[in-house]
Amino acid sequence: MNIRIDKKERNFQVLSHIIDLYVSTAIPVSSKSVTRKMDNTISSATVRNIMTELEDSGYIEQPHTSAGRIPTDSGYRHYVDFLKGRLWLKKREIERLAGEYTDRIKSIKDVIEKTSFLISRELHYAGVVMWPNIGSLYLKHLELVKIKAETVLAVLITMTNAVKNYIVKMNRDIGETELEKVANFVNMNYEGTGISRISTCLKDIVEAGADGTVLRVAGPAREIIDSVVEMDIENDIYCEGLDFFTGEPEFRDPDMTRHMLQIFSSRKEIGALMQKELPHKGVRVYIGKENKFSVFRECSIVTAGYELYGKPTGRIGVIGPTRMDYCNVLRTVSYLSELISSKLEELY
Amino acid sequence: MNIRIDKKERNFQVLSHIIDLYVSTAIPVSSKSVTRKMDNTISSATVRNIMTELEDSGYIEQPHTSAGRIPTDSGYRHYVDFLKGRLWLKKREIERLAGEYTDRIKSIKDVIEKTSFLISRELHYAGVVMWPNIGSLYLKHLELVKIKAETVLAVLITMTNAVKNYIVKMNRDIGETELEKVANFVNMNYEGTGISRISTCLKDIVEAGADGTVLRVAGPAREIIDSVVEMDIENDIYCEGLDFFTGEPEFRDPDMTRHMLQIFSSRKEIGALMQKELPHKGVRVYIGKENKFSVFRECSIVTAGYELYGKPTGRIGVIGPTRMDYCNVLRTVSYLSELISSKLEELY
DNA sequence: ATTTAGCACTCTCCGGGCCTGAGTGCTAAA
DNA sequence: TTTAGCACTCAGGCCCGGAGAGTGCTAAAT
Repeated sequence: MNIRIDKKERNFQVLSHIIDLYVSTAIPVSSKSVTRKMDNTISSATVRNIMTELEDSGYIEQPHTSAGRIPTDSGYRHYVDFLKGRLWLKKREIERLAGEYTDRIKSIKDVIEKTSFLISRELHYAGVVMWPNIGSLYLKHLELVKIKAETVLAVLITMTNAVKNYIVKMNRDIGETELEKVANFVNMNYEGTGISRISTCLKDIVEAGADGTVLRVAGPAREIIDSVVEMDIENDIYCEGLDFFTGEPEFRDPDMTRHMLQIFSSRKEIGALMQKELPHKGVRVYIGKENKFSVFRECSIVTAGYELYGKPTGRIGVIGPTRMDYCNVLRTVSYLSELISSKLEELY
Repeated sequence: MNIRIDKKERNFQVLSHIIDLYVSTAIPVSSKSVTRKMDNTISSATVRNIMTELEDSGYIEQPHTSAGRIPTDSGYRHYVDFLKGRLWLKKREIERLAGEYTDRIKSIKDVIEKTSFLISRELHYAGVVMWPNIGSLYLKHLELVKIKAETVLAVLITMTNAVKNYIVKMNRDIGETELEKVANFVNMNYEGTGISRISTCLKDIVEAGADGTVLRVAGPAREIIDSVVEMDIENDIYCEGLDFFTGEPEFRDPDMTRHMLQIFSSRKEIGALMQKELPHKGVRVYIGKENKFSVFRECSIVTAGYELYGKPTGRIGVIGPTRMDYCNVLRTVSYLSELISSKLEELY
């Protein structure tokens, strides 16, 4: 008699194998191929029995009678939930990935681009990276330039040397010398402070009704900083790797392809999704119909947050078909998100 | 007897009809459908005779015996060359397109984005727009900020209110006060001057060996301006409208699709092409194999230059399948390029 | 010299029928 | 509880044959 294994455990094992096989071949998985994968420690008939159980539980389904089984969304979900606990990367992998960043990564932009590139290269799906939220960045220097009446160009340099500029419409005309005072005021008092922090500080000052001279600079300063934060919610999203799709069998289906292209051109939805996820720390997975946005109903999204000074500031992610190598994706995305955090920290 | 028409002219007429029909249906064109299109003023047999002539000339071909004819690259070329002379848009169309720009188009960026959007919406192909070359823009204001030793942030505001920033590595460390002098020097002397012009002026000054005080500011100024011009050759390219492709029948073919995606992700090639075309004024068309870059061998590119202050500064264009509605595309692109010129002029 | 009608020929595009192979479900035995 | 065996199902490949669309050619008409 064989060593006794928990029935649940073995059922799950079979499910994993089905998913593995289906992910790599895109062909419905037969009972026989599972037994082969298990080194014939179990007969195909037994696998078939297990399969009917898995089917009853809704984890797998048959595209048609007398075909193999394919995982359902909830099958993947089951698998992913199990996986989430035990994610680790081989040391060599870690070193390899970390090594990719050494070269000439000097700015946030470089990190973003590199990461997006790595995601798509390593995983062969579309890589998506969200810029750090301006609010959670720390100010190094503010420069104000008058462009024309009531219009000011604000150039922010963050501690991470990212340069961002915004054209701000003021509600009154401000002279150049006054503008300089405003910039000086901010630079003197708030160098190294988080930008959303600056916003609340200025609010306090203005509302506390400080004396005239301070108010004359704090008022416009607040106006500018708040506009900047406001404008930045058009969260820059960086996408790459659409062409990798071409390899996948899903690509044979024109409808699917069309779908994927639509997804890619709807950055707004991607941005919104990422934004909503921002507070959640770890890796998060949306599989097929779990997605609220209907565009994503036919694909899966894996995202992970990265941090700066210990605060969640952005996310990276992967968009691909539901038939996705979750194991690899979860591992890589999870690791890259940590890596990006440390690289950003390092840059400062 | 019919009114006698020049034989050449009528052959061309048939070619046009073949192209028209093929463009709209993507089905090989039969002799009968041509007669129908000509209101039966000519019999199908005659058309067939003409067709063999056209085939001998290499303008059309048969995908297989006993199928209709489809235009070849050189067939399209012939047609396009003829078309080029007589491009005009209906007044109503012109007004409609011009009207699209009225709203809140305030910056170059807005114009670029709007145009790209219009191209893809009007023509249902991918729209591509190249940013104005920094060299051909006119300086309104230069701001210099020291970031760290030997590293300066240069913010350029152009007469068109475009803001561009560049991080410039200097070959020696320059103090903040000195930097301010440099910026002042440039702003005093060159406000309203073309940036490439500034570059040559500074070169003259430095090489003429001016006296010490001038040289101390002109030297770094030159270094900065030149770096900026240098950096800008990564010509920003704006693309939009990939998803419109999904409608086209070419999309059924996975190979074709893959191809199109590759094209889209190879912005570098698109940029290079546009850059090379920059000096040429009017509309230019590349059809299929005429394209040097092998990626584009299966599609057509139509570009037209736009101007600023009478000088060619950028290009707009369309990328689509060789089976493209050239008549419409040429008209629209040509008109939009004029429109973009005048809008930019207006903005200043 | 052109144009047209007529006819034979070619080739693609279905749809149906047949067969094969893979895979399952069920049952009875181990 | 597992397994072997067997009957059943169904997609996919293949061949065939007819229909339809289109051409090329030739001979007659203009």
